[in-house]
Amino acid sequence: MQQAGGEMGTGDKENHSSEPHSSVLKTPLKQAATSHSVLTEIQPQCQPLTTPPKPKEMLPADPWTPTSNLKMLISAASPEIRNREQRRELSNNASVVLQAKHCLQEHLSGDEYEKTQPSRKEKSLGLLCHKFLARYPDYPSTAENNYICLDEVAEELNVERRRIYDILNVLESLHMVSRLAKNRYAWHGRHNLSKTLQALKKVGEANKYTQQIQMIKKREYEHEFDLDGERNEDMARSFGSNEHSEMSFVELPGMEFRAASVNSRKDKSLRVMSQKFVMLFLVSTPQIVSLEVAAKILIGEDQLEDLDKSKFKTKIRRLYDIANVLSSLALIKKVHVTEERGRKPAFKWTGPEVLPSTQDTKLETTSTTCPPPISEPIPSKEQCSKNLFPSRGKQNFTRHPSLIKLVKSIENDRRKIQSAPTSPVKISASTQQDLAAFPSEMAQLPAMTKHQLEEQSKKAKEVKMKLSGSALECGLSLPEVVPKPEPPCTAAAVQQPALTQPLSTCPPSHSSVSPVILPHTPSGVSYTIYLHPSQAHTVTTYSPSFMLQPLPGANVTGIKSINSKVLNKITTEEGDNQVATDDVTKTLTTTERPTIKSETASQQCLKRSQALQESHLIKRYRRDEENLDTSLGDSTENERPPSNSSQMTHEMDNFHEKRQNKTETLDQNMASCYDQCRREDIPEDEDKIKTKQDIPVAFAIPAPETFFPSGYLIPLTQCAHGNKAGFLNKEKTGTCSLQHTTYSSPIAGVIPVTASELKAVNIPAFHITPLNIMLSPTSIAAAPVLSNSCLNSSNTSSAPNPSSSVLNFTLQQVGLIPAGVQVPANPVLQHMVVPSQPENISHSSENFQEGKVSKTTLHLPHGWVEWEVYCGNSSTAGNIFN
DNA sequence: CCATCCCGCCATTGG
DNA sequence: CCAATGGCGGGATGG
Repeated sequence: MQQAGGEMGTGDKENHSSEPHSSVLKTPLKQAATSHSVLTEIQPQCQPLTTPPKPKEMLPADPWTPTSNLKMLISAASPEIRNREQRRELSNNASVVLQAKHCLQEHLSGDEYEKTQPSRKEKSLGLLCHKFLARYPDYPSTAENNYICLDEVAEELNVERRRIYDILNVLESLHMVSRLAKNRYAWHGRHNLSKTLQALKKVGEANKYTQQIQMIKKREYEHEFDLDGERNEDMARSFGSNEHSEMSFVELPGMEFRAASVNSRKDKSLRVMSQKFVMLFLVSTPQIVSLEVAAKILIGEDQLEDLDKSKFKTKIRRLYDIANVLSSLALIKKVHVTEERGRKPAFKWTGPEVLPSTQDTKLETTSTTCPPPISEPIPSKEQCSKNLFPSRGKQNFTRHPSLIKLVKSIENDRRKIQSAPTSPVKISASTQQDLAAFPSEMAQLPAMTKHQLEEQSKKAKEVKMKLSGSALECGLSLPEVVPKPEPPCTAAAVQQPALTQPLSTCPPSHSSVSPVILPHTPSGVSYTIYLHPSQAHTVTTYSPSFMLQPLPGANVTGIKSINSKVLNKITTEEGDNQVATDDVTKTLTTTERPTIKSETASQQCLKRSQALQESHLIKRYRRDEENLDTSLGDSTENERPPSNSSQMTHEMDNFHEKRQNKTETLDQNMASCYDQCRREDIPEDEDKIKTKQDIPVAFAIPAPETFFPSGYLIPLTQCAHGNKAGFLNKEKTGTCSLQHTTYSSPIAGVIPVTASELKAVNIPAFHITPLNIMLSPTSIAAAPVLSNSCLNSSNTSSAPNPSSSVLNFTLQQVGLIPAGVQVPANPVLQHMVVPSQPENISHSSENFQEGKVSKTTLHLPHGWVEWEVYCGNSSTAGNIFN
């Protein structure tokens, strides 16, 4: 697949018309429409009135297949072309187009034989969606005409309009498009995505989806019997707002209804269903949602569950439709969860991490039902801006005093920045320019490309996890570092009450994260950490046993030993073993590269380093590493919601996006803030304080052994954030400093980390303490062993693990383990380094609960490290260590 | 057989 | 009233 895209360019859709082939008509050509299609995109409007030609009488054999590929390519390319040429005139395009045509024709002739009959797959919604997305840039500039003319699209893509509606409906649910009028939609791309997701998450939390999911699962387990009264209790769920049932469509402030029409419709399914579906991902911890559960929740929401079979079936069907679109957007990917009963289809969120919803954010969830704020006579741009930078005015949270300064500076920056209008639709010219400025063309890369990349990266692998689950809770938190500007990281968990449940939520105190500081790592790596149960003990005061396992492809299945109840085992199978293997291989390869090409790596390092320095951050980090730690974490916590530490990052991103120019200034500010934070660190929250107390000294000092590293580091399979994230990062990075060539690694968003790089950065050690986890090379080394043993003992079916050699290699490469150390074979899957937010080191932690998986992300100046920790218990572990 | 999900009938809406 | 939308579920398809 890869395609040609780049070169060919192409353009447009026009081909259709040109394509001759008798035999192949592409389809119904509807009448003439094609002729001017080329410019279509350019033209702001589509023919308004027209009715679509629907007659679809296609030739019986419509061979659009041969062409289809080409078309796709072309379509994919078109956006890119646009970017390149950006303002170029049409003339150029025309030429390009022509070329493209030629290419196509050639292909056709050549390939004629090829393949494809219209097999069902080729008509799949997912594919169609890709084609559709390929036509528009992810981040359209205002300048472009981002109008979508339904008729044209349908025609060009050769599909019935009905299908287009399916796509548009889900895109609409994400606010990636909005309906303007009859046959017209406006394309917003991903500009609103983060806001939308935030809003959805919020609503999802409000709906207590988390709890609902748990109930459903619980029930399942207890299957047969069932009706416990509990359910009712739980069900009690939302009071307040949504209760009546459904909240309907969630809107964003900036984009309410453009065309009166849109709103009116009481949307029934797709749109709303899509939003709800997304919410489920956003609120659930492993971010994996099975179709079954989703369907039940979506159905049951209103009505008590009547397990209507047909209804259920229909729901599932719809969910597949939605899932296909979401998959095309790279927001989710299909996986399977294996439970005792067998494996069930499920989807895993691979989209951007949800920012913690900022409270202030004014996203409003407008529900049809309860139209609270209908005041929305369309927010002015200003409002939008506010929304974007909610914190601006006053903050609701309590901030740690030390942070105040930071905040101020940040706010100042924001103000400066604010001038740029946020509203998606209208971006001020200035903004645009800025954007243009960046190196990033990336922003506008054609969706296709991204997807492709993603897929590649996806090949990566799968994860298996088993969770053991008893109700124990472990409070484990990772250290956080907070660098910059906003201390968004809140203590994990602290904030959302909604989620809390009797059972497992970790007590805040536990949850609180201890701040650990990480110096900067050049690149981020995702790892999964397996903790040995025994160690876990050590680690967690509370939980007796806790095991962390990552599961990726490795077949960690074995963990049964872990105690008790395995509530479920989730297997992600993207590819299956093979894939896993491949992944490993890839990983290895990737890893190797650096080694091999030391030069390159070095260079990269340098670049990165330079970049950092430029930002000034680096210096600070290094110097103070030690200190850091502590304080930062705290500060971080204050502000935002628990779930992500990433918030900060995100904000930063926004920042950057908004104003790249000022980067330097910003950085400086940040840096200063950062310093302050460090110095001041005094914990404010009680919880936090407690935490600290509990955990004495520990973090500040890097004493590896002390803290037991029972962990096992495993690279995560795939970064949660799909390639898109990568791209974003790129953009950002580019903006801030230099563009890192590195990023262009073959696999989107994945960068191998080399030991040298790490060293250069001075990677801090991580230790795991009851409250925080820090990793140190030393500890890590030890850890693997442990986990391994653990696995073995328990091991079940586990397939052959990726070779230990691979693992060792990988870890060593990364510098996580000393050369001499051997890590037993086990699950290592892949390690990915995702380039990311240039600056901060923010880190988020989440609570660990037994039987649950928590993801922790540590944001470093040039990337982030992500772990997934699974708690379970096991017995074996003890001896291993040492 | 079964997980997916294409296809398109036909009810609703909007204009 | 007619076209645009979009719910919905039969039944095809690939594994």
